[in-house]
Amino acid sequence: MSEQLIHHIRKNVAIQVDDELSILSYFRPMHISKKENLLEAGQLCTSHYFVLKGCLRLFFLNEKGTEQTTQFAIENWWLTDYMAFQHNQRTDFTIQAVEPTAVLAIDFQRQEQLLIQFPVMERYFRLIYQRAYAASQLRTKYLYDFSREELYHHFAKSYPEFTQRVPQYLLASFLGFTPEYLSEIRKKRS
Amino acid sequence: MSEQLIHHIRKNVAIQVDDELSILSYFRPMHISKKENLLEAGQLCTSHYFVLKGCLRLFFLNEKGTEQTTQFAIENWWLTDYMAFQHNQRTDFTIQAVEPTAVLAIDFQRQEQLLIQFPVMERYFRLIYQRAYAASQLRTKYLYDFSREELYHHFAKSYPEFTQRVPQYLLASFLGFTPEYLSEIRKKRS
DNA sequence: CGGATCGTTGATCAACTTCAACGGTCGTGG
DNA sequence: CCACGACCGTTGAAGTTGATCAACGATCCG
Repeated sequence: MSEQLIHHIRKNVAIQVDDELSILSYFRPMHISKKENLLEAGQLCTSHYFVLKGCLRLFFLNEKGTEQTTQFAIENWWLTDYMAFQHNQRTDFTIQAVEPTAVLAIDFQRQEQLLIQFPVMERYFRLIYQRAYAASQLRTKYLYDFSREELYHHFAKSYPEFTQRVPQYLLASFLGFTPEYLSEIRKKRS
Repeated sequence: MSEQLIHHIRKNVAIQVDDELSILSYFRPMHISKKENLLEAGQLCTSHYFVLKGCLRLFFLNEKGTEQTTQFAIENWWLTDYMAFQHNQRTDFTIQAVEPTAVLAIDFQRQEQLLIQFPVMERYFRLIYQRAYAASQLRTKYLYDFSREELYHHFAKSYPEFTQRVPQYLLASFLGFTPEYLSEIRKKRS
């Protein structure tokens, strides 16, 4: 299953066949079951995760004590708390599996070594971060532009399969409103 | 003034003194006055900007026709509409100077050439994007965690000098509420 | 000096939350 | 394999947060 990461790297940069195993050796394969946590609030955020199969979510506890999901990651997405990861700090976030999930994990120091041994991986991660930042910039625009109701319809139209894939209360949280309000929105258009 | 970019690059990666001028030759220095636009909605987004001095803002027109600011960039920050920049598309955003501003501009193709001629710049931009993405992830958390009023107090406390530097109606727009509401918030605590 | 721009104030209104209660369904243990 | 409990989605009433609109004062700049 790990050839999936190699495939993803190859879609972005040219690597030597001889280097494939060496690159993969930097990563730890992990399997976690539904509702299991990869990272918990209060811990040091040491790892960066690549999703091979399944779905992760990133959430924190807001002041009311409810879980606020801010990101999902499905197949071929990278995820971590980047601020904590870069600075080797404790995180406020929890990373939890929404489904049974397989990931490749790499620690910060190992990632640094990987980048030194294979400078082409600098380009790979440059592209990954550039795209992630662009997506984030666009998402911020949506958050400012759309009402919560419009946000839901826009999301459901853009990612119909994903909208079915996750429970409604997680989707509501991700879109920034309550499950009750999502119910109301859905009632209107059916 | 362009040595400022070299200084910024050096803070992140090691470059040869001999390469400095060659690197700088990829960039176009530009000076724009207050309220002048570097990029306008509807245009192709061809350039990436590094702020040497002054302040830029990124905004779009929402459905009500009001300017919605989503980002500022001050000294030593990079800015563009990254989605449009990467895909050579038209942008929905306008980039405008909040103050008289000096920038270095680089076009997409030139940036690609720069990265090929100086692979160490892959690492530089990887770090830039990684940090920008981390900041964006944190900002998203704040947007979900804080009420508009808390958002203002948190921002004013974190960036007191910047809060003074820009007009209130731009700050209100950036924080996602109306100038009238900002007035009300300020009244409460004075 | 004069006009445009910016910040303020107060009244009314809309979007969304909160809380409590109910019904369906899913999965787990007996 | 069935029954029970926990979890999830829905409904409706009442409450908040922040928007809208209009009007006024202050300030800045030409």
